[in-house]
Amino acid sequence: MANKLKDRLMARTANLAEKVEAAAADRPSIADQRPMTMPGQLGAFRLEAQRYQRQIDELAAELEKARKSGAVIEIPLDLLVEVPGRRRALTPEQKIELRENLRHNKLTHPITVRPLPDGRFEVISGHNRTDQYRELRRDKISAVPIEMSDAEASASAFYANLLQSDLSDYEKFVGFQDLLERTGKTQAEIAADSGISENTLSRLMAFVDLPPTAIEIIRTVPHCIGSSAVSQLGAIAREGKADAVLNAVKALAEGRVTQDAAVRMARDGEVRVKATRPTPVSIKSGKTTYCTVIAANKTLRIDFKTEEARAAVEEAVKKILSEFAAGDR
DNA sequence: CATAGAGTAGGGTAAATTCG
DNA sequence: CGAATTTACCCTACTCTATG
Repeated sequence: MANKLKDRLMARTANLAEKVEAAAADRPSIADQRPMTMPGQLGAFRLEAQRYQRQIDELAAELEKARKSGAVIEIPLDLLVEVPGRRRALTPEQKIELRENLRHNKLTHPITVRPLPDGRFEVISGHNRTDQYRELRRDKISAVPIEMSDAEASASAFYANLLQSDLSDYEKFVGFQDLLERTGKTQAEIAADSGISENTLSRLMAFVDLPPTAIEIIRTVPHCIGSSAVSQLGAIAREGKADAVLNAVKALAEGRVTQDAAVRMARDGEVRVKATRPTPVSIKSGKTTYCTVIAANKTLRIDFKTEEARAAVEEAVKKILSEFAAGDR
């Protein structure tokens, strides 16, 4: 489920590291051929000095280039700046898991940062990794610097969260709505950018059709409803049955009904509480149970006490069934 | 532990509908 | 009208429970 989306998003960014490395490999090598020795030490020194100076300049340029975008660099934690509201919430267990992982292993996925004019770096993705590095009292962290605008930065941050976490559909909706407003792109374009399908995004956007009070409720229990039910409830709300939708959302938030039932409730006014499991009926032989019969939809099941009992009636049952099948009964 | 069926949610395809 | 969006219909994956 959620995690097909995750897989697709992963697939889209999977080879980022390779791309970065390939770009780095294309750069001209810094190593220059050692110049021939010249007669006279002075001349030789001068040449050496020039060569070193050139190397230093090239390294500085390289660093600058890396700072702007591409290669992984080590950044002191003091130079990292965080933007509020971008952090993906982790459970305490997840935090511990992450910390223990980072304590014993190298950082396999460098964080992503954006160079700021003042020489510091804004964290795009990797707030939690950065936190754990602080906890572990490390002073530097591997990071990929990428040049981007403010809008691009929040879009990237959102996409990073989208693919990493178990965001509820409501939270996804909020992120996508923000993106749509800020970029002015169509749903189709945003869908293509993020790797989700157009209809999935459409279903997600149906949150706007729910009554505001229903949204308030969902905000407190975001996982109670998925995009499928939202799109249907949204349609019902647009028909003017806002009250029915609100009641359905309340019932959902309290866990009284399934999403399916909530939709039926809003649409038909049908109030059926969760799944009625079929109840087995015992067929008694005196005081002991001879067999139990359980019926559900297209299934009729008979459980006997012994295999012998089953064998005894099997042929008779088959015979009756054949008669039904032939339309004789 | 393995298996089976019911119930549920998610989401894909393509047709229908709405928008500009 | 064509593009964008929504919906109907459907399949699949997963959970839960009962049972062998």
